[in-house]
Amino acid sequence: MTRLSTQERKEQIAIAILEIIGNEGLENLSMPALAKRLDIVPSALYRHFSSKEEMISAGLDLLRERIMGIFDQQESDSDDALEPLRRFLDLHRQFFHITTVFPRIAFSLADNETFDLRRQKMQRFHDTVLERISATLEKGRRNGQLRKNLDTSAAALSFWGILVSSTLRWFITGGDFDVEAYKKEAWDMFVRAVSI
Amino acid sequence: MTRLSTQERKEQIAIAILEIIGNEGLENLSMPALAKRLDIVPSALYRHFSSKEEMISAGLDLLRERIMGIFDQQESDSDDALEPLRRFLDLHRQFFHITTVFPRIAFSLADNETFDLRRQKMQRFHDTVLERISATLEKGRRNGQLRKNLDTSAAALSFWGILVSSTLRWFITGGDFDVEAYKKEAWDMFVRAVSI
DNA sequence: ACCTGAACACCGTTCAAGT
DNA sequence: ACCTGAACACCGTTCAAGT
Repeated sequence: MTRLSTQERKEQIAIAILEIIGNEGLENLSMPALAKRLDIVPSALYRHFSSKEEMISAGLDLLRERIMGIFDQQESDSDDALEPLRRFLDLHRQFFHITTVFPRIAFSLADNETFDLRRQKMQRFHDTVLERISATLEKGRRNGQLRKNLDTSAAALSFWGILVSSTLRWFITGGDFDVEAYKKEAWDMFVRAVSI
Repeated sequence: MTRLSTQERKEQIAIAILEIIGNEGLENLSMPALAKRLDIVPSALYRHFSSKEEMISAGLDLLRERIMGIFDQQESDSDDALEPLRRFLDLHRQFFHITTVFPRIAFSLADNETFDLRRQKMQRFHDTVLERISATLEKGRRNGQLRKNLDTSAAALSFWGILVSSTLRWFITGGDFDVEAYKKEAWDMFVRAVSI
C-alpha cells in the first residue's frame, strides 16, 4: 500500500474501473478486485467515493472525455463531410476495449432507482456523442453531399450502431470475428444509405 | 408454495428468468428474487438446476425458440425478399421486453471461464438468427432485388443492429425515445444500403 | 488525511431434514 | 420427489481505530 492524495486515488480508481469493466465485464467488477488492483483494502475505496455507483460514474466521466477527445481530433477541412466519421471508425480499434464499457453499462440499465445516476450519466454522454455525429452529418447535408431528406439524428444513432453491432458480435464469438472487415462493409452500407 | 413437477418448474423458472432480466436487468436477477416470484425458497431452485448459469441458459433456450418462432411465421411468397425482415421489425414491439435480454446478456460476456456456457449458448443462438436473415437476403440477391456484391453476412448483422441500437437508446433515455420512428428511418436506410 | 480490520446485511450454493 | 432451513464463503458498505 502507498498513501496517495484523494485526487490521485480518484483518478486511479476511475481508470481501473474502465479496465475492469472493459476486460472482465460489470459482473466481475467487485470492490475486492478493484481494491486489490490498487493494492489497498476494499473499505479504503470508500474514503474517496461514497458508493460503487459513484465509482462507475467517475469511470463514465473519464470515458466520455477520452471518446470526445478522439472526436475532437478528427475535425478536418476536407470537402468530404463523412471523413471525420470514417476516421473515427478506423481509430476505434485502438480504444476498442474501452468503448466496450459503453454498451456494457447501457445494457445493464433498468427502470429502477438504483440505476438513476448511471442512466443520467449515460444519457448526457450519449447525447453529446450523437450531437457531434449529427452535426457532422448536417454539414454534409447542407453542402449537398448527403440526402436533403436525411434524418441526421437517426443516421447518427445508426452510425454509433456500427460500433455497437461489431462489439456485440465480437463478444458473442469470443473474439473470433473480423471486426475491421465488418466495419468496412457496414461503413460502405452507411455511406450508401446517407449519400445522394 | 405449490409442489410442481421438475418439468413444470423448469419452464416456470426459464420464463421468470426472461422476465426479470428483461425488465430489471442481469444485476437484479438474484436467486431470492427469482424464488420469491415462484413462491418457493431460494435453495429449492437448485433441485431443478445446478447453478444460476444453468437457469440463464434455460432462459436463453426459451428466448431462441420464441424469436425463431416469430421468424418462422414471417415466411412469405411475396416477390419482395425484404418483406419478412420488415415484418419482423414491425412485430418487434410486441416482444420488445423479451428481446432486450439478448443484448443484456451479450454485453455481459467476457473472456472468462465463468461465461463459457453463456457465451456458447449466445453464439449458437446468434448464428441461427444471422443465418436466417442472411438466407432471406441471399434470396433477394439472387432474384436481382439486392446488390450483386452485397455481403449478406455483414448486412444481416447490420439488420440485427437496428434492433440493438434502438434498444440501446431506449434504455439510455429511460424509455423517452420513439423506437418505432427510429426503426422506420433505420429500415429505410437499410433498404437503400442493400438494394440495387 | 489516508488506510486497516472487524462487523453486518445480502447473495450463490450445499446439505441435512421435512412431507 | 419436491421443498425448507441452517450454514458457509463472498460482496457492498460502515465505522472505529491505526499511522
